[in-house]
Amino acid sequence: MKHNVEELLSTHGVKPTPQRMVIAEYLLGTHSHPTADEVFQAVKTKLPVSLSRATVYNTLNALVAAGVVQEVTTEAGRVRYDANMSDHHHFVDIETGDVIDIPAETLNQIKLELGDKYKVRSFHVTIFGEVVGGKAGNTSE
Amino acid sequence: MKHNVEELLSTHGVKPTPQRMVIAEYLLGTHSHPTADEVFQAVKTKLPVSLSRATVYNTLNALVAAGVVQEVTTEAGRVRYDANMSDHHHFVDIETGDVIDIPAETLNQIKLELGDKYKVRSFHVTIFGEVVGGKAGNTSE
DNA sequence: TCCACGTTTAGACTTATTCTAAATACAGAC
DNA sequence: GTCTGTATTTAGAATAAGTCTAAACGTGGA
Repeated sequence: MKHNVEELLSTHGVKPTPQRMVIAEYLLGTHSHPTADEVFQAVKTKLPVSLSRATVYNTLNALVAAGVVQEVTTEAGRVRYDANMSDHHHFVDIETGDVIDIPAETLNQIKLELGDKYKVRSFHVTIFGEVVGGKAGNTSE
Repeated sequence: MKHNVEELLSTHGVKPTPQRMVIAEYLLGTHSHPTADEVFQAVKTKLPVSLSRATVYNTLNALVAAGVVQEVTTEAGRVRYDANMSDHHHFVDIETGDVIDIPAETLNQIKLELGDKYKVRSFHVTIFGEVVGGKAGNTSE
């Protein structure tokens, strides 16, 4: 089914301009976890006017801030975008670099043993939160 | 105890030059998960000669390749370095940005419920491996 | 229609990192 | 001890990703 991108943007408080629509539409229609530049390359021909990289970055940041898409980092220093906002994790194919979504319940069920389909070489958990009762950890010096 | 940095580098196949020694020494002596620039700022005065940023980057890349330290990414686009090579995960304090090491067994014991000390806002698991039986996933288009 | 304001654009700028070419250091051969 | 080849380091140029800026544009409401 075709996503109603216009409504999606509106309900998240992002005014649906043509530029924002084609960018959001592209992200919603792919599972490839593209970088900002890949988004730019993919959508620049889909508008009657020329598209500025600044608009792509502005839009991606706006979509992240609005909770329409999220940033994903799988290689040090590269930012990717993912319109799948369901509770999920990521599997990185170490041969191809492909990033595959893993639903949270899959991971819960099998307790980080991904079973037949994926051969887990390593995994890493990043947790975001607050330290209760202030600095008791081993952070900086 | 003072780390024997020279031996550590040698046994990992990295020739222990003065520049590499002070960089490795700094990383081994901190829990602050510094960026490349923070490493540069911290060690540049500790040598009788001037230190080039290129040397810092070369050394960090060499140390990562040799398995002496690892790269950590907690904010999109920022690369940090961690000389703790034991099996561990990371906790990011969302107020301060501090990155705190969490031993793997801690995480296993409490099954991602970090209990009293850390209030978990969100966490994310990134898994690296191979897809068994080739491309059956939902990666690109 | 006109205005105000938000958006987009091109390009300059910044920051992080890599590349390059020359200078340096050092281990081994003599 | 000197020579020589190779690896390392250096400063600065080059590149890449992302942000900023100022001007132009578009659109909804008076």
